[in-house]
Amino acid sequence: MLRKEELEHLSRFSSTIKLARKTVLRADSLSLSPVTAVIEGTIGIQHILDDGRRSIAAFYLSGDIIDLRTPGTDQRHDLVALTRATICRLSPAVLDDVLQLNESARAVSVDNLRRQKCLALDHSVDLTKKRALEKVASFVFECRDRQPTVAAEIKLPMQHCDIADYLGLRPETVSRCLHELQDSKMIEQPTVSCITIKDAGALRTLADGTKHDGERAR
Amino acid sequence: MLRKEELEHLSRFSSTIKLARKTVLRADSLSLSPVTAVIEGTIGIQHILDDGRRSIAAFYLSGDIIDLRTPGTDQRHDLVALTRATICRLSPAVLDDVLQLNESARAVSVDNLRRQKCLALDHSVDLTKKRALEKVASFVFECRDRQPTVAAEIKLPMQHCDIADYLGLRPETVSRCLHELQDSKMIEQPTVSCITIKDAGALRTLADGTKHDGERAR
DNA sequence: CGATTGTTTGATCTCTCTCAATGGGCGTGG
DNA sequence: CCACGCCCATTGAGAGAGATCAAACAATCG
Repeated sequence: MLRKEELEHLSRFSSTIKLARKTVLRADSLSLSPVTAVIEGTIGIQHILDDGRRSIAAFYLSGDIIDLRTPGTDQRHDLVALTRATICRLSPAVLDDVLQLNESARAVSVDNLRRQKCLALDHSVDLTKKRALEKVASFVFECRDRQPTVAAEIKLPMQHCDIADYLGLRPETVSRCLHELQDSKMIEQPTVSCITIKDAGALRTLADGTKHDGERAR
Repeated sequence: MLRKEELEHLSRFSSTIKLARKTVLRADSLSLSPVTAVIEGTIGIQHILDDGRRSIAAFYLSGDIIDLRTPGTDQRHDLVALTRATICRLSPAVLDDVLQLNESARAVSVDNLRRQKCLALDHSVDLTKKRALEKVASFVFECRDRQPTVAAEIKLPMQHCDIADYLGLRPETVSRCLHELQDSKMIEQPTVSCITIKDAGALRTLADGTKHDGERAR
């Protein structure tokens, strides 16, 4: 996680690209330049199964560094723009030089890796044992905690069909769950891409996987 | 990923512990000593939801280094022994000193983080969009590729109930899927904890998510 | 060798997917 | 700036994969 000035500095040694939504950078083209900084927008790591099913394994926001170097194995994931996005392809060699010299930048870089690994593990927990409604509740918190500013309004960083592919659900289910959260007064949804948390306690409890039979006529 | 000699060297500055299966090292106790080397056996990262559902987000085998430092957030995951295991709690300070001096060890350490992040992403793909049978097929390959020696016999590094918590399934489903793979001649299962791949091509195709309606009386 | 833990099998239930059709919002081009 | 068209969100009805529950069986450990 670098600050904007640092990103801009690095970008001098690299190529900054604007991407339209749904633009895909395929895995094979990434092996040459596996390090990408997100300047603006949302970038997803996607994987297409042989029969077309799409999975979004992770997403990255403004300021994140995506390091796709995979020691020992082939890169199997694509990058995809989930919104209009601006990215910066970094030369791994140049980056490594910078990190070699700058100890604090190196620490930041390693922390960045640790943080992303931690996010991936948290996400795995959401995926393994949570029900659809719990997944969506958890996703709302992830968006809140990862958006740059602390605000009551949460701007969803991607569309419902992308959320579905990220949570292992279908777009219809995501829509139904968001409406259910709204019906039970936990959130409000002024527009499709904007959410306000109304009852953070109840939403947290739900996201953390507490049984709440009590609420369902039992 | 360090070699056994290196592990043993590091262990002089640390405490080596033998764990019985199901021993849990709770998240709060890990914040002081968040770096653990697996000497022998299988260690899982587990998370228990408020109502008792258990998720295993990742597992680590002999030689793996588990770095649970989570910059910025609290550690929320426990470690659990999925088999009888021997681990080595490393002092993060000592480890960082070693890495500060030894550039190649540092590279190994960063590669280790990248590799684990990559494994976590792959696992997310398995969890989001694959059906139970595909998940189990994929798991068989993961076990094959991660076990220390290349052998026809794959020793499952954990029990069915742990596999279930890792794949987001139930033990009954894992059992049924393994039998289905056996019925369709893709694997053989001499004992509960041992598997032989009989038709790697078909198993790979299945794991990668190709529709195979053709095989099902269509 | 007995008790506990884990695996297997079968029957039923339920949550989510699937399919299809409608409606709305956003971006594009005029 | 407005209108059109396309993509996305929504809604409903139905089907299916996996969960759940229960009970028998096997394996492991002390």
